[in-house]
Amino acid sequence: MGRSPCCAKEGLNRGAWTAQEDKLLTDYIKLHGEGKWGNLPKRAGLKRCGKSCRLRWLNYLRPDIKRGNISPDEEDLIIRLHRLLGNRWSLIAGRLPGRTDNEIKNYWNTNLGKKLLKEHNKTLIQNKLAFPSPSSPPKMASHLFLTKAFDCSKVVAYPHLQLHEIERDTYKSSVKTRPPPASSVIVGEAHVPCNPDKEAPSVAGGENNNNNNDNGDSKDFFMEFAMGNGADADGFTNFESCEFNYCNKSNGGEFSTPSPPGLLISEEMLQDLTMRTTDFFQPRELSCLSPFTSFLDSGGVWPD
DNA sequence: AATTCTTCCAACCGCAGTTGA
DNA sequence: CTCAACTGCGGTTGGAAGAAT
Repeated sequence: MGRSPCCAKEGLNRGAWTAQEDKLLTDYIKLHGEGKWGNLPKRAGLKRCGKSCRLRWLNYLRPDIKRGNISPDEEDLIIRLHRLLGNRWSLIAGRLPGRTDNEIKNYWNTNLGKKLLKEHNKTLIQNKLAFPSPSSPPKMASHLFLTKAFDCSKVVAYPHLQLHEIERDTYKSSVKTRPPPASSVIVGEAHVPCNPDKEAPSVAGGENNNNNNDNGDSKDFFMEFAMGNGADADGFTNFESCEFNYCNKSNGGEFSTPSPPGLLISEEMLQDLTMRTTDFFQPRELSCLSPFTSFLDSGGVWPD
């Protein structure tokens, strides 16, 4: 295969599992339970590496695995969860009882990805027909959506349909300047390009004393999402307790005190995030986010 | 019928986080 | 504190099966 085998030990079986191997593994786990994958093969009498055993069990042999085609309801849920979570297959699988992350990943790559791409292209063509020769792209409201994330979700601001993913290293270095509150956990981040022609946002707790714009993004700011300790592992249930802070790169990455204060994600937004089926969240409908979106739409000036 | 191409998915790999000695 | 082993995850691969030529 052109790769070094995951288990370099000689004499280990690789490739498709036989019925005999499946039985050995199933019988062993029924007796002793899951876990301790490292020495399970030896104790179970299998010539496999532990990783292979774990994968076989979790993706195929587990008794609670649901067989058969993905139903339309499941497909719809996968699409919506993927919009929220990105390629966090294990999290998505966690919301689909009996389905494995591998199965959902495969289904996405072989079916949904292509399907959605097709629909997206169709929409583009339709838009082009509706607006044949725009002199300039229409200014659009800012949009928020969630993709891959730390623990819960990575949040990317999406003004003017341009995706600007934050560079993790940059973000981390900025976070170092101000550790998160002890009672909170950073669960997301955003990178928002401001309109360079307008004044940079006025950040509470610091001045915008640097208007140099070597690469055109010095007015960007980062947004920190802090979540209370009671957050679920998947980060959904307590979304309403999210708190937004932000910092300004031109201010050396210092985080401000929350401004506007108390910007929270409401239960309605949580509902919206989990139910929405359109491409983007419409922030105008998210009253709790209107200060932030107004800020984006104004090009970097917080409303009074 | 034979060959080639495409699709699908089980299995593998490498990486990162966690744990424990 | 260090380091190795373990665990879990997402990306990728390769071969079987089906479709097309």
